[in-house]
Amino acid sequence: MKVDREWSDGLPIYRQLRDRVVAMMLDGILKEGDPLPSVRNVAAEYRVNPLTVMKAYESLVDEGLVEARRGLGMFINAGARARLLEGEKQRFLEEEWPKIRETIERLGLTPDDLLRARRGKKP
Amino acid sequence: MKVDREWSDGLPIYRQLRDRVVAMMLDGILKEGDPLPSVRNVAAEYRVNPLTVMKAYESLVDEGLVEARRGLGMFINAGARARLLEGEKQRFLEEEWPKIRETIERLGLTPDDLLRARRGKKP
Amino acid sequence: MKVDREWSDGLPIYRQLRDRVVAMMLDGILKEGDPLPSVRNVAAEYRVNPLTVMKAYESLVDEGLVEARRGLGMFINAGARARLLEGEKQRFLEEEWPKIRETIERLGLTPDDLLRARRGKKP
Amino acid sequence: MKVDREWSDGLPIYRQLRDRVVAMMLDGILKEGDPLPSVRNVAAEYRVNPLTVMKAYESLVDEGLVEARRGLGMFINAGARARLLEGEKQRFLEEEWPKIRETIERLGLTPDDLLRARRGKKP
DNA sequence: GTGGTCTAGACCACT
DNA sequence: GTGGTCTAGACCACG
Repeated sequence: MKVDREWSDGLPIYRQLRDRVVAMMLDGILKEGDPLPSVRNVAAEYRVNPLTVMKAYESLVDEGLVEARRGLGMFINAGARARLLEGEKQRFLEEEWPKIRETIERLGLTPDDLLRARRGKKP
Repeated sequence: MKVDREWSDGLPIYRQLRDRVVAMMLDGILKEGDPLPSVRNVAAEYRVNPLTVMKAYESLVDEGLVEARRGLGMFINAGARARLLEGEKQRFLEEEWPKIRETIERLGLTPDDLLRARRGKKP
Repeated sequence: MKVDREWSDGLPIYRQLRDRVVAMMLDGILKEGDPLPSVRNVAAEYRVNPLTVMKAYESLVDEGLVEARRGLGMFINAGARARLLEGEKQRFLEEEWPKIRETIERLGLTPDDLLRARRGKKP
Repeated sequence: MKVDREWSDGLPIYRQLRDRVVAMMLDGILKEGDPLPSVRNVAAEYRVNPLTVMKAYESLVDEGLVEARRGLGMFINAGARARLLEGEKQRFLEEEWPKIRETIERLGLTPDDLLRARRGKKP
């Protein structure tokens, strides 16, 4: 499996790494109790400084989604997915979605525009 | 008229200033040929360094939306709104919307959730 | 006769006005003893602030190319063209031409490129 | 190696800095993938404010010639030289050269004058 | 009055 | 160490 090593600018790399792990948790690719891929591996895979990966993992620990077991690695906590889902849902609906709606209106985009964009770039 | 002097963190101030001007252009508050409020005024109004305002205005010049006339001020170019609208539409549909759709799906949000969020935070 | 009212950016308008007068003197359109067009007329013609025109004319006086006769206007001095020609020649050969040569070499432009560019944009 | 720290007046310093980097790219001194000298170093070397250097580097980023990698430095993009060469060639032939030709004719300079000026100021 | 450039110095985030 | 953002204050050229 190929890995997407592209970084979008503006957002720090460690944040993007964190977001990818979260996405994998939400998508069920990483399940509760599973170990996170090792810092070394991720660093090598993504051609990134190990410290950057550590920073990403640490923020997951701070969020209580992940737990470090010394000598073994980092593991996804029980209940992580549910808590994550609830928190992100709320944040999205309250903070992001209103702004997105505003943008859509400002640009005069119709539901049709949005649906068409859904399937590939060239209709 | 009250002014919103709040800055959201993460995005640099000069970027937020630029975005506000763009929004005012899209909303028709600033029309083509109109002068932009002077650098000094904006700086005073928003309690911000003039250089920061300059940076915001410069990016508008770079985008070709605005023109500086020496000793007179900065003016909105003809055709600015149309070009802006087209560019932003495309960028939104190609770059932002796909990510947003992905997030919505990942969080398992229903159209109903999104519609309900539309009307105020506290239902 | 139509007038070219386009200003290239970067160079101040009063400087461009001065340069146009100089060009007309070199081209023999304005001859020694001739009066310069009045500040008012030029200002109206070019849609420019009269002060800006004055500034251009003043610099010509400073260069000794033009003389102001009170109540009559400004007149081109005797010997203006010759002096102008000699000074500009020297300045061009010593200051501008070396840089231009360097640019040409750096870009790898051949004499042929330069000759072809001479006749219209699309060969 | 000595550094030329002289600034020609008229053109802003950040513009001159940008031009020097471009010249080094065209001359092959700076190759694609190479890092640009750090903002701080250049600032110290040329006795200039770091912000001024930043402004120069930013314009290179805007032109797509250079890329900033956070925490690492700024690097010359692949294909930068070719794109640069093509763009500058065209700009020179279309915008600058016609004016230069006009000046040469106006001053009545012969090819001989131009060739002689080529070899040092004092013949 | 306007924009434009520059300085000195600070603080931040990223690697 | 790197780039990136911001401030306070100065000076200039232009209209």
